[in-house]
Amino acid sequence: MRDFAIRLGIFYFLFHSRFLYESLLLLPPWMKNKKHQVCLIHNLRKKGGEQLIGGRWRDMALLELLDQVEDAIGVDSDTICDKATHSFKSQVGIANDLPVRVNHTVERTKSHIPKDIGVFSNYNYLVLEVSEKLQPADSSAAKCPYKVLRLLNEQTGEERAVNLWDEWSYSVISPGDTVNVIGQFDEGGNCDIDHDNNFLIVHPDILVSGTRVAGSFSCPRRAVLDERLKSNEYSIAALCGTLLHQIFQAGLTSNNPTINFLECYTEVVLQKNIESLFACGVNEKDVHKTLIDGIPKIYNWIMLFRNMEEREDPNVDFGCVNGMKKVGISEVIDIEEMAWAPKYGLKGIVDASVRVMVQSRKDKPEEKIMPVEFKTGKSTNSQSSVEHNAQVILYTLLMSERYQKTIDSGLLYYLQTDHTQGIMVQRSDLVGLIIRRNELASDILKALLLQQLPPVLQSPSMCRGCRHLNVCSIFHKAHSGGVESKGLGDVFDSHTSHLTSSHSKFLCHWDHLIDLEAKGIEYLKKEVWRSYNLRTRNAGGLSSIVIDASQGIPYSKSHEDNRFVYRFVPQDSSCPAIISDGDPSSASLKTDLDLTLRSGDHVILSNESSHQTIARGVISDISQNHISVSFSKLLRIPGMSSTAHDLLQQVWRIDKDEAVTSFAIMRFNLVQLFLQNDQSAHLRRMIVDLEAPRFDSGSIVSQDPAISYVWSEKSLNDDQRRAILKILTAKDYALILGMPGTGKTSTMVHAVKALLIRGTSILLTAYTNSAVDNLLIKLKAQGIDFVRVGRHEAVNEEVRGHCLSETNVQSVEDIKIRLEQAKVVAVTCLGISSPLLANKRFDVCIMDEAGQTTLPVSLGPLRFASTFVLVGDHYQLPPLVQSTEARENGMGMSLFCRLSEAHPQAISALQSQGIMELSNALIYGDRLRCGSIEIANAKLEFSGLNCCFPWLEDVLNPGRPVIFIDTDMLPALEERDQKIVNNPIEAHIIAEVAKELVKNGIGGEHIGIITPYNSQANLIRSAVCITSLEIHTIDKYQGRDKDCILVSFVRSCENPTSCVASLLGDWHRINVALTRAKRKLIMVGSRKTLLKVPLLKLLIKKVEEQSGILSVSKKDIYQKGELIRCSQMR
DNA sequence: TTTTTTTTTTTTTTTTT
Repeated sequence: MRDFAIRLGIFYFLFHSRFLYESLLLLPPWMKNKKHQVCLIHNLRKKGGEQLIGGRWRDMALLELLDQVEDAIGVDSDTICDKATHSFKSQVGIANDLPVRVNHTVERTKSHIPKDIGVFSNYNYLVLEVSEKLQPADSSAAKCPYKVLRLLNEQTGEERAVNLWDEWSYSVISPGDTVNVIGQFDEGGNCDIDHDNNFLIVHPDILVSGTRVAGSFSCPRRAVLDERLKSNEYSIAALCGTLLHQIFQAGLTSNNPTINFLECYTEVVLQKNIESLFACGVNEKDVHKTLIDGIPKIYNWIMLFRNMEEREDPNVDFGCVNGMKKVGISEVIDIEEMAWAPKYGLKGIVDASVRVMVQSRKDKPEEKIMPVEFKTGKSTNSQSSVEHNAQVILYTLLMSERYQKTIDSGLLYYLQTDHTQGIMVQRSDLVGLIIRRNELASDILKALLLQQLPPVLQSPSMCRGCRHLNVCSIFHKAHSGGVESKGLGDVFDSHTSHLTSSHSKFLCHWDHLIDLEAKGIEYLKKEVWRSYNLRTRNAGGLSSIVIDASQGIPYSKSHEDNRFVYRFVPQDSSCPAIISDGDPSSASLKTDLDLTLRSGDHVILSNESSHQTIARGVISDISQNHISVSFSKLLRIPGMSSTAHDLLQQVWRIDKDEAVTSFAIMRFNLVQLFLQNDQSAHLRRMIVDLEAPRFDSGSIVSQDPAISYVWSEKSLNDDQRRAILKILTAKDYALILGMPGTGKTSTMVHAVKALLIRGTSILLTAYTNSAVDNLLIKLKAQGIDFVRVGRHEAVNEEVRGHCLSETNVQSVEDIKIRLEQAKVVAVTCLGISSPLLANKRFDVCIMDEAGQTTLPVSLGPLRFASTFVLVGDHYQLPPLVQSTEARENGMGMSLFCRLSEAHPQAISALQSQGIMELSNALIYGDRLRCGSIEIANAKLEFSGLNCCFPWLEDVLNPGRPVIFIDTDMLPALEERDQKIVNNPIEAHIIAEVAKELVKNGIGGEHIGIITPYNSQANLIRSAVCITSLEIHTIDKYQGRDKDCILVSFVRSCENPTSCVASLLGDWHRINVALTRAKRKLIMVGSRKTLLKVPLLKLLIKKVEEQSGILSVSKKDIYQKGELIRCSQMR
């Protein structure tokens, strides 16, 4: 434990000092003076120092623990402190005053499966203390070690003790961990877990998949890498396996499965998977034969086991203990059933869930529910058969939990050998598997918290064929600081000899940052499980909802994508707010609802009373009064008849399904940078070593038609022309600093055109779908051909026609032709892992929004091209990083920013113009020249100004492009309610100005209203009833602009010192706010309060110089009594 | 110090000394 802390401390120290250096570079020009630097360093020191102690989680757990012990026992805190810290230090103490093991093996009845399924509540316990002890010597037996856990039920405050005997005594558990005990406590609050009784689940919140557990026996390190990295492997064998599964499942669920049916279905399956076929480099024909060859066996199996021909049930061997049994499937309950069991910390998808009649020679026939697992692989050696058995056994556990009844057997069918094996669960197997699961869960957590992986297997025979060999070696070298791995020798060297210590440092640093960020999401996920367990309400979820029966049918089928849509409404429909947390009477919560859950979000549906997870789905529509979710299958409650009536009786809850796949992609991108190949080596030199990028000199390129095009294109200004030339001459990369309103998009369009003249292939990318499509719409208008890769629903309608799924691409060959022919391919940064691009390479990658994309995400698309162009503006908001810790350690520094700071000569800037002068002066340090005089003098003109009030006339005056409405005379004070900040009077003023603008002929579509705070945006939205007018937070408005922008700064208080270090304190955000307007910028705020923010002070001074400050008085505002109405809205 | 928010799917398929 302490060792971890020290390691962690070293990490922090290293990166901490590095961060200081980098963050200074990140400062805006105006702030680069010594005073600020000193202050900044001081603050950072303080933060870094605290973190040296160790992982924040551990700290939190320890603090929490202390608090709770105090609450629970209620003695004075000094002694508690001693006790807790003591136990933390001395986990391995041998005490002799502890309970002697009772003769429980004899006293308790033995059972294969815990009888308590669904009966006992699943409380999670916090481990307070772990002590290792020796059982007092028996006369005969050797002393046997065991462990005692002191546990705390966090809900009830009750303390419990668990004794771990036999194989359980080796469990690795530390104070602060969470465990679940499956077993009963005696009156004294004790429970024994041993070879024959009860189970202990360590870190139950980490749901590990059954296959992962089974696969981890041979190499735990591989299992952890599988969990952490997205695989880019496309194997034909695996694909055939998946396709055969689909055929098998179709046959199982069909009422009349004939050979012909299965053969026809093969065609359907192939058609559905052409993208994967393409990625594997095979075509339909190659795979068709393999599939068809399997069909007779599949058909016979179904006939035999479903007893379609009224013959005798087939015999299946259930192992030496249980012998042969006759098995007949009476019902196929489900296929691909998704089962999650937070109780066991397990999850999985069951190939088929069936109801069977089982009969052995001596016993009566018995009806059972069991899983069927289907295997298509060639080799069935002992190792793999152990893994397959393990998988089935874990599925029985998952299904027991799901069906709330004991499920103790399963079927395993091997297609190649046409052999069916019965599996009867033995308790000893379960113990072994659960212990393995516990170890794997600890390994996964350890990797997440400390970037420590299980040791390298070092078995040349196993490792040579492992798909993670390169990554595994690289991590080993990075973590061990270059110590060679004994067992692997040359193999290890060949993968790692090129890595320097600075490479290792970079890899570890970013790996750590990704984990810091992932940890936050992981934590959210935990909350969901916990809320099932503890019946507490989880923030952001919807509870107590029912299926809307008003239309008579519970669901509607969308034929387009073959999904089932269910509409949910609040259980008590008299109450319109269906949000679960907080006070439902508050109107603003209703608007918070559509902020947490939005259309297109993936969600988990669960049953409120049984706390069972039922299905995953996607929100298709959401309003204040209903939510519609689409599912791939009909809803079904396990173990019930599931008629429409049953479903309508249920009370449901919906939680957001926080996916962690993006982190797996980020980690994957990161390691790819360190592979031993030319492409990675080049990127590594540029990105890690920060080598200077090279550019072609003018003499070589004078003949270039692309360059002639740039010179001849009249619509380009000098900056734009320079930027495109920079791109055309880049041999490594170019950086385009696209300041707001400088025609960035059209510059990119011309750059694409110029590159195409040269015959260059281009990968266009950005983090968001909207940025990608934005550019594509412009390209489309220019008649440029391109292919858009990505989820069909996420793509803008205007370019959807360019998705392969939309065109008449019917075969692998079609895909190949289309992708070879398209010179331009567009995809989001994370979408780059699409199978369509598996083998694709490009000459240039152009990435938009690069200043807002985190480094590990940017790396993905860059791998696909030999040179790259990053377009962005690091003076605007940096990438969104949720974890403060990750942000403080440098995750917010985009690749664009990193390269810009290292090589300013690689930047070509598109300059700000006109109204942008303000931010030009403040943020860009007056470095920018003005473009054309026309744009510089752009004004918001009115045909005839007609205002009801003099102050509004001043505001609208076209001669004042920038105006600041000062509310200090009113005053307009902010209102706060915990996390919510808003300002009703400002909202009112904004609404008045907006109405006046519209009244004077400015179209709502030309006006944008922005504010730092969501709740203020909501307030303004209800005050301004003009729908064409866009009202958003500043953050959301980044990348957009309007002729006229209204800004509501919100913050305003009597004692301004207290509210300055807020969202407004970030100069990036201010910059974004100031640069959204093309013709007129109207700001509303408290001069007095905003003066306390250094940058805003400069802003106000600047506006004062231009006499743009307008003070409004009570007389101006309190007309018609409208203000009173406005402030009552809250 | 009280905030900001977009992406990607899930799990699984297989292989061997």
